[in-house]
Amino acid sequence: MTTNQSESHVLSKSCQYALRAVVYIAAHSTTTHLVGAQEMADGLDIPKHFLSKILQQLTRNQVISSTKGPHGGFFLSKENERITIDRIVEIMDGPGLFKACVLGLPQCSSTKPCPLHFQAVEYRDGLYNKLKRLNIKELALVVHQENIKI
Amino acid sequence: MTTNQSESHVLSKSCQYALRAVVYIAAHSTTTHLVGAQEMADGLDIPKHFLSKILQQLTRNQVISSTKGPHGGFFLSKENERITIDRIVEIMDGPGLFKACVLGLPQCSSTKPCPLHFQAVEYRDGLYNKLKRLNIKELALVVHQENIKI
DNA sequence: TTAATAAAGGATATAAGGGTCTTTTATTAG
DNA sequence: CTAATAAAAGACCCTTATATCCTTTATTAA
Repeated sequence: MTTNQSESHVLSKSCQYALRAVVYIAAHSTTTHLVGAQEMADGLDIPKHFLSKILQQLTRNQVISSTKGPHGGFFLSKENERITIDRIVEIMDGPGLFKACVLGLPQCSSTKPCPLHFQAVEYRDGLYNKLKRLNIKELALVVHQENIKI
Repeated sequence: MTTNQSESHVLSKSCQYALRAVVYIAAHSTTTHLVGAQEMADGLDIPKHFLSKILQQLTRNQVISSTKGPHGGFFLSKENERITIDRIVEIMDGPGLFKACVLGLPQCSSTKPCPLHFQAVEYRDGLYNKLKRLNIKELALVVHQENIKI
């Protein structure tokens, strides 16, 4: 078989990194120790400079918090912890992912469905609704309780 | 909000084009009229040369059939019509799409799940199973009966 | 056999995502 | 105040997906 090897994906790499980073911060930051970009890059095996860009973006969008200087780093405020996962996906991959047609048809909708519309919508909305109801704190808690590797 | 505007997707553009093209061929080719690349490019509003590449790939993989020369073009053999949609996705986007972890973690599985594993799997496997059971002929029939725009 | 047609194939160009490097700004300890 | 630290910011590069162009091969009609 001849393939493209294009390896399509649901979430971009930036988004995958962002989600893992947020969970990492939740798991490793304490009042006495903020998590640094270097530490995170090592712990998650993500290129440091690329991760930094993503962390900047999350900070600008107030998904995570940061302080500069010695002993500086990233942490989660109470407000941050209540941010839901779909928001992170939206920031990293845009608002279209859970709304756009699988076949890329702009006019596709439930009244004018594309050939795969209902198949796709059923499962897409299912995932989306779960991400909308799951916030960072809850996600981090699950990861901790189930001892899940990130 | 500052976003990437990366507009992530489930299926690559090549794959979206491929699926639409296959349905187009099913709908428009007859024993007396084969569908040409130009006609398809116009009808589907896809760049002709890019579409040609995709059609070549589908032909090589025996998803569609073609003949050269005057009155040549693309059509579906009986064997082609029985090809299932997941096969087209596999050819265009590789075999990883419906198997890889949402967060890109290689070690993620049901026994060692990532934070989003079960949420994602439900979505992904559901769609995948439908695509595995839906062949080209059936898809084209639905499109025709429901008068769906492609 | 020749001209016309249309797919196949190869090479190349463009845009976006992914990744790296350097400089600037803010903070803290001494 | 100064030196050290670490995030913020901007410029840049590489790879891949997307898109285009040009040549070759196969087929048909005249």
